[in-house]
Amino acid sequence: MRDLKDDPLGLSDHILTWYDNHARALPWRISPKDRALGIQPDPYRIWLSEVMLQQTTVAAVKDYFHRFTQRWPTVQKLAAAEDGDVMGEWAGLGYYARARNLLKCARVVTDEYAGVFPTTHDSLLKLPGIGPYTAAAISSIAYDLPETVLDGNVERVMARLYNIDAPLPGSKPQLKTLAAALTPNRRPGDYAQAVMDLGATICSPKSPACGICPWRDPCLARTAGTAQSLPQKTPKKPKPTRRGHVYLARASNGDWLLERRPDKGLLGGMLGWPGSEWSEDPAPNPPFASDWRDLGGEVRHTFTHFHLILQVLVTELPTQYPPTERHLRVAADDFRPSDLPTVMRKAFDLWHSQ
DNA sequence: GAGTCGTGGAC
DNA sequence: TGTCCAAGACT
Repeated sequence: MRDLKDDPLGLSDHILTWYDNHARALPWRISPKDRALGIQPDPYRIWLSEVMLQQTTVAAVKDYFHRFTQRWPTVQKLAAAEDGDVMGEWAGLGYYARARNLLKCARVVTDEYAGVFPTTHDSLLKLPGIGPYTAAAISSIAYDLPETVLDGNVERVMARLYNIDAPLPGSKPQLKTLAAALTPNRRPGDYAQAVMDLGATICSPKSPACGICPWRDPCLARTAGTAQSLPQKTPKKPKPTRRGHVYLARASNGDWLLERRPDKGLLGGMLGWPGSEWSEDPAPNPPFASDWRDLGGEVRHTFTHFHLILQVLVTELPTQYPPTERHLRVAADDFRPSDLPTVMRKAFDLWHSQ
């Protein structure tokens, strides 16, 4: 039943009706029509999609989701995968701690929960890589429990609906309270997806389509004419520029010298080229002494909190030469540029274009 | 709580 | 070109 106390205007019913007619078809989604027929989502697919969607667009996730579910159809299959295979499949999607935690979580669910994801917010929150948002998303979307999702979309929608001036992230608790008050006990899973869909399509950051919004009448920001400028955010720090060197050593038979990066820190657990530190003025640090030739061009890449300019140096890899244990000699047939994080793939692309 | 952690598309 | 932003988590 509807919560008349917290939702006197029946906003949740209204947006659910909108969702019934406008829900986007997504690979991991059960349509509202199918849900009404009693079809339940696969919690494994909901969990996988939600982790992939953290700070990532639907468009970027789709192909990865298909490859992962095709290769590992169940959480038990994923739990049994080799670490390197999962990292390689995740390559290019970014935020690689997600992939490491994904595998940890799959193994916990397999070993300690018999392959069945828990249903409650608190139990989900204890799993690796599952924070407040993802716990609420799995609980509501996969199990249809009345938890409140608070992602960037919901924050924006609530800030506008109630015309909240206070800047994020400080205003987050207030927005959470407002969002919780609207969460219905009826169809909470569809409701969660409805609010996020609204934020992703109509109530967009730059130019919201208020004219066709199902909540245009009750929206206080629309009345006040402030929708486009909400939510306010505290200003960000400028990004410094760092420099570095990477070393591409290729043998005459096509073998490459790569390294597995340490699990913690930037690009943790991913393959990469041996290289220098990344700093304002990095010291050269070739993996072995040789006549390293500068490729000439530069690799430019921007991370979350700094810009990077890489100098690419190349030489021939001596026969039977793995300098240290962390280095890997990868045969040409086993080398797939798609296994590399994007910044490392850019360095390869520069070599390839020469 | 502020820093860290990727990438690509939109504007 | 640069900036912002995306279904955030972890430290």
